[in-house]
Amino acid sequence: MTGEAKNRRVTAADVARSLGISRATVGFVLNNTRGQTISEATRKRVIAEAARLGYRPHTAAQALARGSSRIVLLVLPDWPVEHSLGRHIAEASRVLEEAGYSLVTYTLHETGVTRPLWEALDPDVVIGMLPFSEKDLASMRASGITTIVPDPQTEPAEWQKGPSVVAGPELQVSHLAGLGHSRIAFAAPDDSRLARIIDARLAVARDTAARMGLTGMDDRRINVHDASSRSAVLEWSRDGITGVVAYNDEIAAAIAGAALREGISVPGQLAVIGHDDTPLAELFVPSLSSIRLDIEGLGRQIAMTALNAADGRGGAAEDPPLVADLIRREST
Amino acid sequence: MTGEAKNRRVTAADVARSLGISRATVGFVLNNTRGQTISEATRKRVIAEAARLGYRPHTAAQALARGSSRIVLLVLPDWPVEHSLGRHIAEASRVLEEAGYSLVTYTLHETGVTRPLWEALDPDVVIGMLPFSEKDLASMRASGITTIVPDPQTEPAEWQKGPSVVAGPELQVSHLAGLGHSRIAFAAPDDSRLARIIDARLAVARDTAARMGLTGMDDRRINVHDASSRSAVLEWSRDGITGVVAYNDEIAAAIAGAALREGISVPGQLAVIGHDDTPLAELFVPSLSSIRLDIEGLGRQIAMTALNAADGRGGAAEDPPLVADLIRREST
DNA sequence: GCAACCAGTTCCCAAGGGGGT
DNA sequence: CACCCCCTTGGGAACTGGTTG
Repeated sequence: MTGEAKNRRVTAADVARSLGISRATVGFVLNNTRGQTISEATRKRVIAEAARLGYRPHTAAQALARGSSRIVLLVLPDWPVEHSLGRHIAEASRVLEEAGYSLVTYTLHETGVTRPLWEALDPDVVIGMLPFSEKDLASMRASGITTIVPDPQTEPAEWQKGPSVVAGPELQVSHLAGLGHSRIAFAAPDDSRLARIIDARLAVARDTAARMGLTGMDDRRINVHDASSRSAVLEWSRDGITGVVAYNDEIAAAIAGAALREGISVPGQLAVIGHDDTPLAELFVPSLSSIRLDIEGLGRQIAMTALNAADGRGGAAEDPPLVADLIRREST
Repeated sequence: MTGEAKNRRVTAADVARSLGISRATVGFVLNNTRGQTISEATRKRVIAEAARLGYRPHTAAQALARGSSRIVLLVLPDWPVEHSLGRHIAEASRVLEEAGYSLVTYTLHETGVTRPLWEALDPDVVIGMLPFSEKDLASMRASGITTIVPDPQTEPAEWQKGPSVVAGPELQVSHLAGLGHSRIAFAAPDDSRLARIIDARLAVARDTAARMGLTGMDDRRINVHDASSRSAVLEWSRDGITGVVAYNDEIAAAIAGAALREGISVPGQLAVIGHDDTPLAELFVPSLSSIRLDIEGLGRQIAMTALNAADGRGGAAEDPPLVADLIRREST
């Protein structure tokens, strides 16, 4: 038994040999190389033969030769991401793929004991939902990654004006104000990793409240595992606060639950609104009003931003009006 | 201005040139190549110079030359994964990294409009939490991926006996039975993607119930968006069922919520236990008893399995006793 | 340490056919 | 009618950065 099948992978050279043409030509056809014209007949033969042999380009070889991996790395924050971020990522994948890129997602863990994925993947673009830390930026640069979004060059305060930050708090506050609540409090998780985004949202909430003629807004950090929500509702009750804007549904549930346990009715004595529209909001009793973001739109936007950063395609990065919807339920 | 800095990445050749030695030697040192002895002095110089120049191996080039990407692709199911799967993945990353592999996670979307990531990444191993569909297997084979876990060769029924499937339902049923509930029902989501795992868990629950001398177990599919939980609790109440084992915390919350809205007390008239110990379980009022799996352990196990599949390392794939804990709260 | 290799990509050039002068 | 030029088509070979006999 000498002629053992090596079962090697099919290469472009195999396709070329089988057709009696050159590797280069195979490459030209399969890549639609601009500046090279190939007769329609040859083109057809190449495509057919490649399919027949089951040819798959070797991605590592491609990456080496062209000097780019065609990978976009989406870095997700370590903290509980907005629910249904999944769809949003699916949509981003779809758009990127049409442009020849692959989207890989990666959750950055605070502990940082593992080597970040950008070192192992050599992505063309690293894109995050929040500005990166100096440490991460240094690590990326050391790995030769030049395209980073959000761009560390620009003012890091920029993203704070993005609709994904702004739209929610605006809706939350104006909803409560519209219902007649004149004394409103803001509640967020007691998590330092979230500090920046909490501050940004709080600022928007304050701003909106001021525009609607409300007075100062109490601001609390809640730990869902201890008694902080209990003391918060007791003090609010004492101080005449009747509406609470929560950073997310989890905090909203903690507040509403603490109120119920203290005999404060929801929404009668205290109205609560969450953010993200997670299953928790729908299932809690009473069900929680919340904010639902247009995640498909967000996904498309991420993809466009990445394409733009990678090669200037993707059109003008026009911020499409990100739609956030108020989902009204029993808690307000 | 002729000597413009090209700002090219630092290659092993640069390190070699700068030291007046050959590229090969640099490779030997940096890879600790066995069967090649390098003097300690040279070794030190190479390492120092590589660090000084900021040398990073080009992963695509490595992958091409050695014929393997050192990437393990963990495919996550499309359905809501157990909460805090994150930790579990972090632990798996850590273990794999020590062995020189990178872990990339990937959520496989049902719609399947996007090209699966294994085609773009050429991972050495693809590992899933559930057996793969024939279609996915075919696509992997076409991409040249030979190492797949769970091994499609073996009986696909195998994983159903794994502790991650078995431990939860056992604890749930025995807990309720231990509290004196003699008529128990099982509630799961109405989601066809989950059918296999639901059936597996249900079988375990039935088995456990029988062993504890309980009679038949009603089995329901719940859609959290409609009235199915309402009709379920009404019928259970009528039929004298006093305990419910839920597939996850979300279903448990839907059941408990429906009961409350119908004036059925929890746990007084109906006890409910969830699974996964998500924030929902802690925050719901009344708080929900649940099952917490040892996710770090699960992560380590995944990593070991992958290493074993990749190169036979990782030790015997001894199933470490996966610990599942009962978290008792107000709902039981 | 030299040199062959991994599997593509791409620059540059050669051959050949067609049309214009 | 002969000649020349240009454009289309496709090939040769260097190159990407490491690994290994």
